[in-house]
Amino acid sequence: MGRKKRARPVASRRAKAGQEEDGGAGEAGAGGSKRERNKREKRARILAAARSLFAEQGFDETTGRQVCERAAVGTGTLFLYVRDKRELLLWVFEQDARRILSRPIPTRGTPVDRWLAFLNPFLALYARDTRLARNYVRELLFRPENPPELMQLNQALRAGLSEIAETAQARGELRKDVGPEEMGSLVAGQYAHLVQAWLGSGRLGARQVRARLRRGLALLVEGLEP
Amino acid sequence: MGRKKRARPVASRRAKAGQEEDGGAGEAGAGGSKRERNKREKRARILAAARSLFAEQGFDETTGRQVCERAAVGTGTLFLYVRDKRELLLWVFEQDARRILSRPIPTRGTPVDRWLAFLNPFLALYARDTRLARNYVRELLFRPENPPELMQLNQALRAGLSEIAETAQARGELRKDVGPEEMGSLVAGQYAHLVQAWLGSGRLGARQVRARLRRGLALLVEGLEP
DNA sequence: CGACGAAACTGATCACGATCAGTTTTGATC
DNA sequence: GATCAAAACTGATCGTGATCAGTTTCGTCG
Repeated sequence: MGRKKRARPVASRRAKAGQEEDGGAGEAGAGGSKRERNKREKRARILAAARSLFAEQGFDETTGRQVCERAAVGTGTLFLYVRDKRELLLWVFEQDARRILSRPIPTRGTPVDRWLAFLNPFLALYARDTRLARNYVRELLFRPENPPELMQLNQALRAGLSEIAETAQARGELRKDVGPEEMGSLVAGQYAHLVQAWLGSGRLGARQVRARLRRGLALLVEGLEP
Repeated sequence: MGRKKRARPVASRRAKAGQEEDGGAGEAGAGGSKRERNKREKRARILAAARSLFAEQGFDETTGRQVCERAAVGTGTLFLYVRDKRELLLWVFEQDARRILSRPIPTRGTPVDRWLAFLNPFLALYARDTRLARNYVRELLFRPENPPELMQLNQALRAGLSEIAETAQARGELRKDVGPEEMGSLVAGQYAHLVQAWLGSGRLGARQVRARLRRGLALLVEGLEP
């Protein structure tokens, strides 16, 4: 029962309310001290090693020791940077997800069009390696103990969907007596469900997911009443 | 890459189209040969041992060896009955899920009422031990390689939701130009999404899930258009 | 610069899930 | 009953993820 929180390399003293230094892919932060630089480099090496190995062999087939070897760090070091192996996968995908979320929110077409345009890059990302994406989505959705930066990805996705709903309400395209967050939540529900049917149980293909998502959102807007 | 399918104890020669022998909780099947009886008993012991240990200690904290000891079987035997430890948890919940699914489908009230009445027992089951339920839902939803009996649970749930939709269409409560399966799928989407928000990320409580489910389904029926 | 404390790092080590060669049980055949 | 093959079982063993006591690196202060 007694938790033993091991002290990990400090998560960057500054970075209070502001950006996380980056925004692109390249982990380009230019923090000062040698310690911080070393840590960033090591972290970057670990993530790069993990990314390539996961792509080459898959997640389950890649051992932590392999990652450490390719990243040129000791076997114990890995777990100073991630709580466990699964978190490593989450960090790898997090880089991609952030890049997607930094794009501008679509403004053209019907609300359904915009929701789809917003969600499409994620579907494309998952399609690149569905096996890996399955592990990612599973861990992302079912781990309360994930670091906040990771949980925030979900939140950001929902925020984007809500924002689209809000704009649509302002334009008179959607009813105004329902909160945009609630609408966003309904959309997120359909999206998550279809992604799960695709990646999780392999019941659907990527093509079907897109089609069903469009159809489902259209029905959501129209309603099921006669 | 090369899979090595180990031959597990045969899954019961007869039992073709019919019942799975049971229906209640007690694994009461009266199959003939001593072999079959032994296997059933052993399987029942393993499941009972796992169930009690999971309840006492949680899933991660329970070791396979503990289960074997309490079930009075050798450590290797466990994996003749389940592919891995996670599957063990799935089988434990499967017993409960089957019992729930064997109930009659609700027929009273609005379609939303009926969908809720149908889904409520599952929410109650999850509420009994949310930590365990999280593991269960996660594995159930994100493992294509699960045995068919387990994957079928999902399907049965969706079938129930569809049946409710179909009845409602016949009564003129829902539009008839949308397939009942599609409606069921939309409902399942909302349900799954809320369960995930509850068990997965701990974002919601059980109470909120019920409320939001009702609200979400109502909106689904009404539509989001002005 | 030298010395010191703290942070970061390391690989030996542990516990666990899973496997497998070897053993026991079962039921069919004579 | 005796004999045999197939099915089921077993615990020793293996590879893995994760941990920890011991070591190195870094920044600071006299």
